[in-house]
Amino acid sequence: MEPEDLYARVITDVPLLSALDYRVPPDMLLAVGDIVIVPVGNRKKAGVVIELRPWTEIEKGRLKSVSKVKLGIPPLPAEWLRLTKFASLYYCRSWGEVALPAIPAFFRKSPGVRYQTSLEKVRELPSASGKNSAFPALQLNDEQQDAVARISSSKGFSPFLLFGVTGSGKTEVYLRVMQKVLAQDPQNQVLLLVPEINLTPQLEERVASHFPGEIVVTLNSELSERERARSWLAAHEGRSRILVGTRMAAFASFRQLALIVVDEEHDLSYKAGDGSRYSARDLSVKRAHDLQIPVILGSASPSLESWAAARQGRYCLLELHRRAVSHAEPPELELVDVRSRKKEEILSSEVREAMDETLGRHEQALVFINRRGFSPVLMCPACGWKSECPNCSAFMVYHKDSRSLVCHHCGHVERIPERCPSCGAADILPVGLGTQRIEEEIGRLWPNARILRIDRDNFKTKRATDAAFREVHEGKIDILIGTQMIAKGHDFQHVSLVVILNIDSQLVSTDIRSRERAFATMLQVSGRAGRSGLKSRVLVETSFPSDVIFSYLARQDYAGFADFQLRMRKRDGAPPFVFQALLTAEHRELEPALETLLLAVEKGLEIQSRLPGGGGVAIYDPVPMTLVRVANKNRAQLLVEGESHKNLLSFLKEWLPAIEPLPGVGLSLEVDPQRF
DNA sequence: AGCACGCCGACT
DNA sequence: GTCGGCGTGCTC
Repeated sequence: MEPEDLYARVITDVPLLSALDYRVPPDMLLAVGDIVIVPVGNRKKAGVVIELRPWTEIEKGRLKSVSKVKLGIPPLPAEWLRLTKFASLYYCRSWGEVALPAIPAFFRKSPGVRYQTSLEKVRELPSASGKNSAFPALQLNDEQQDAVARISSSKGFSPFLLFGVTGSGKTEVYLRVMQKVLAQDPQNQVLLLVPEINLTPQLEERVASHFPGEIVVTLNSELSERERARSWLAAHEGRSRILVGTRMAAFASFRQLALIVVDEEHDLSYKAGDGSRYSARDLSVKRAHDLQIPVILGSASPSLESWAAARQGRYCLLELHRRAVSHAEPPELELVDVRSRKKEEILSSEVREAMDETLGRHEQALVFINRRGFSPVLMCPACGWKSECPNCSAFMVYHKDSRSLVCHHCGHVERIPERCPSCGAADILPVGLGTQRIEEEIGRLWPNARILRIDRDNFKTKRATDAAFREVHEGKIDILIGTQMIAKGHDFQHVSLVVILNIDSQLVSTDIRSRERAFATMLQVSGRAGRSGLKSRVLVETSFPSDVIFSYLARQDYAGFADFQLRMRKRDGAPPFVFQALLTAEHRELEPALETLLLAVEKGLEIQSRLPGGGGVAIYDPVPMTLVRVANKNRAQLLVEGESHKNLLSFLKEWLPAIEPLPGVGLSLEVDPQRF
């Protein structure tokens, strides 16, 4: 072997494979962290150099050479490599599968002749706005000041759970801490993570105007490829000191990251999406630990994972009890028992009266119902036919405005049948309530009110949604009806009545987290009212008015509720007291999927029998998923639990490669599943 | 994931 | 006789 010979270990987004070795051409200057183009099979792929060494275990005949290196940009820092490697180990994915999608497509393309010129374009940035804040600097109350002081005086890794009721001014705390961190060192950078971008439309603008001297860049899925490359590079090169982004930004590269803020840390969108399901929140904590910097997790309804960490003293709990606008009163909760409601009534009389009263005072009302469409199912009263989806084990939802039946799981659309497809009867009836039906009923009851419905069917883009919300803020709307989309981010100044419909299904679910989410949702939705000192009411229609969840809700007592739920989780041996992984198998038929999981259990037991104490893991029975068939795939699941994360991971490491799926069965593993 | 190689049904 | 179905297997 020639002493000058150099080999590069390169990760690519090919699953299963770890790093591949390549010859480094003698005239090529390479560094660890460089983005390269390498031949894989008979095509070229982008990769990242993770190691350079003078030897290889691969026989020379099979070795190929690195084709190209992305010139003109600094290599990815070691810290970024550690973060992506950690994520790959934790979530049981290949390193490259985690790392490469985190690099914007622009930097993964093979550099052509125009590369240098387009790179210069990508480097162009709008200069700092220089404009003075549109939001006048607010006077912080003592709680806020204390929080800012505690965080900014922390040293090294310091995780903070900023627990503040809606309207208590968490954002102001973030901004002040960011300000201090940025002032400490001209190189310092800050990462601010937000849930889905359309849910926090005001934050981005607020950050930009709070830091008129800074170049604030954003990373989210709505940006064009060019914009994404621009923001990413600006943070990577340290030219921008503030990055505001969604979960994808958790893997952004920084020159000197000095603070991470995770707003609405409980939000499920931090762990969601496509193939590689990682928790942007958990990874942020890990990253802060690695970098020895502070991390702020902010929420009015923290995840029980973070809450437990705070209670155990692993996170420092900072509470903001008071609403920042001092005259803002917490709303009054009223439960409407719908068990005795007449069948033909769509809205209860209590809700109708409250609405009359609100409209009479020329104040706004908000109606929350977390279900799109007109009715969740269409039914034939004569023969019992229901609008089942041909591809899924679910009902198609009746959408009246498009005169169609839509499956919310696979997207299948059908026209409304004129008569019952089964018995030919003429009258098919909608059963249950959706946003459209509520809109129709409200339009019928208050024909003169200005009504706006906001859900995903109505408003598909951020731009249109923002415009719609502006109408509400400007007081051009009397009654706002909507789903999740209206629950977050907006402080409606003139809303004095909030109506919550159809929450019961979430209260009786077998998934414990469903109740917790229901509580957080109700708290969040109630928080939309009473922002400007109007005396406000929250009405919840339910069949379970004596459920303990409502007594916590009435007191707006999230802490009490969380402590209670945590005790339940401890009693039940549920997370965060155990660590879970969920193996899902899918196939056209259910049997091969279940059979594959049964075989997997056998393998698992075999592995366990060789380990002391069974390796500290428990393997549960494979079960068909509640929604067993989606898009003509039948799904089954298998839960594995570990006493510690270490136990779980070392078991998975041995178990996963041993599993042999039956022909045609697709397998996927999710670590720390949040939904079942 | 792609993209090849590899063995069995309906077509110019 | 072939064109092509997608079942398994490899990628330095």
